Amino acid sequence: MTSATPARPPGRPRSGVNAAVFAATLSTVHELGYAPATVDRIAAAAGVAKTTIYRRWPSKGALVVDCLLDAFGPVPLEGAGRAEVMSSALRWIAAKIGEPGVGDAFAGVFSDAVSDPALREILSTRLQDPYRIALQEALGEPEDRVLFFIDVVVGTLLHRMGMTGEPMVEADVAALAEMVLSYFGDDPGPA
Amino acid sequence: MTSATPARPPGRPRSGVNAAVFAATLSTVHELGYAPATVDRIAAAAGVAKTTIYRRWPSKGALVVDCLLDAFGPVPLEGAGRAEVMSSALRWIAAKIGEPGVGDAFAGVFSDAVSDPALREILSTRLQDPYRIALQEALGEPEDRVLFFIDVVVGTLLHRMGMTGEPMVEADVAALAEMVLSYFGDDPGPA
DNA sequence: CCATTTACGCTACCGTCAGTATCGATACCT
DNA sequence: AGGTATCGATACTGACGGTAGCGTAAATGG
Repeated sequence: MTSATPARPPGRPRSGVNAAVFAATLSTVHELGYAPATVDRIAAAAGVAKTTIYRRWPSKGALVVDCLLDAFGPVPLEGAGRAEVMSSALRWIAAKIGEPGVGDAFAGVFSDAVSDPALREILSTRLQDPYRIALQEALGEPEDRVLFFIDVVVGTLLHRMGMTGEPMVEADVAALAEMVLSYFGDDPGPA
Repeated sequence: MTSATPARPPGRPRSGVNAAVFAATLSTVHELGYAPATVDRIAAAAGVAKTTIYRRWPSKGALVVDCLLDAFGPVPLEGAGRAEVMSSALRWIAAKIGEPGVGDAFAGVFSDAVSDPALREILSTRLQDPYRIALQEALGEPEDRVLFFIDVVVGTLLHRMGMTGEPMVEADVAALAEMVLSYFGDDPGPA
């Protein structure tokens, strides 16, 4: 088997600009917000033609969601009991959202998803699947209850960031996690 | 003193279409979301020329925020202790956001405020003042802590509505209020 | 070397929407 | 009547998301 690379398709291969486009998207949305981060600006920041972006992503929303998924990465689901899994996942999500570029970009995209049905569709199909449903299965809770508590954390973080324009302070994140976990029933356990 | 009416200014008086414009704005934003609710559509639904809207409000964002303030009304701050004031205010806000047209429109506007700095400015100056600061003074808590708990309720409600497209079920609203109040320290007290 | 295939940059373009300008008509006052 | 300010209608500008077409660059196989 010499086909380690699965039979490269003919024609000119794509240049490796995906990383540059992602970086430009993240920083632009981070600095300007979702709406003012126009595709022209992102393309210029990435040193890429606008048409190239639309050849790889069908819309601005799809580009930004892909960029966030790339920056966010998979949520680790570790721990013995429900409370432990919940605790580590919540704290991981909170920490990730608190990172300089990621959180602000996330806030802008979540925001636009509320008023834009098309982007809402992209988000619910591409974001709910990997994270929310994985959490739901790992926790073994009824769907509504799990989604509700995840929303408490994510929604509060993003809303607060949107209103103040800055990430929440660490004390508030810790208080929020503690509040949710105490209501969740079990104690977080060690480590 | 015959000047009960304070010396009406000369010229043709404004027609009383503000109520019709507010109603059209609320229903249009409720049905379509913030972005698809164009000013042309709102004007058509209100039976008013688009130029008339721009003579009374400087921007679409100002119109929608004014419309929401009108629909939302002042938050009642009643009760003896901090916990009682907090409890009644939280439940009142949650109930108001749960109303059919108001909550969905609020979600759309809050959402856009995250990505649109101009609308964020309108919201933070016109919405924070009457509600958040009033609550803060009534509660006598440090600003960050009060704002944080309000954000827990409002942010979670709006985020959940944005992700699912529907208002939260009553059980979740009650659980959220209970969770916040239990963390807040005091017990809510009777009534 | 050459033909083929695909990706890229560039420019021009379309549709939509926020917001502005203008003009004639209308409603109130003195 | 004359003055003043609002209203509706139409037309317009500018920005943005997204598309089309063209010439060119990079890879393949013969």
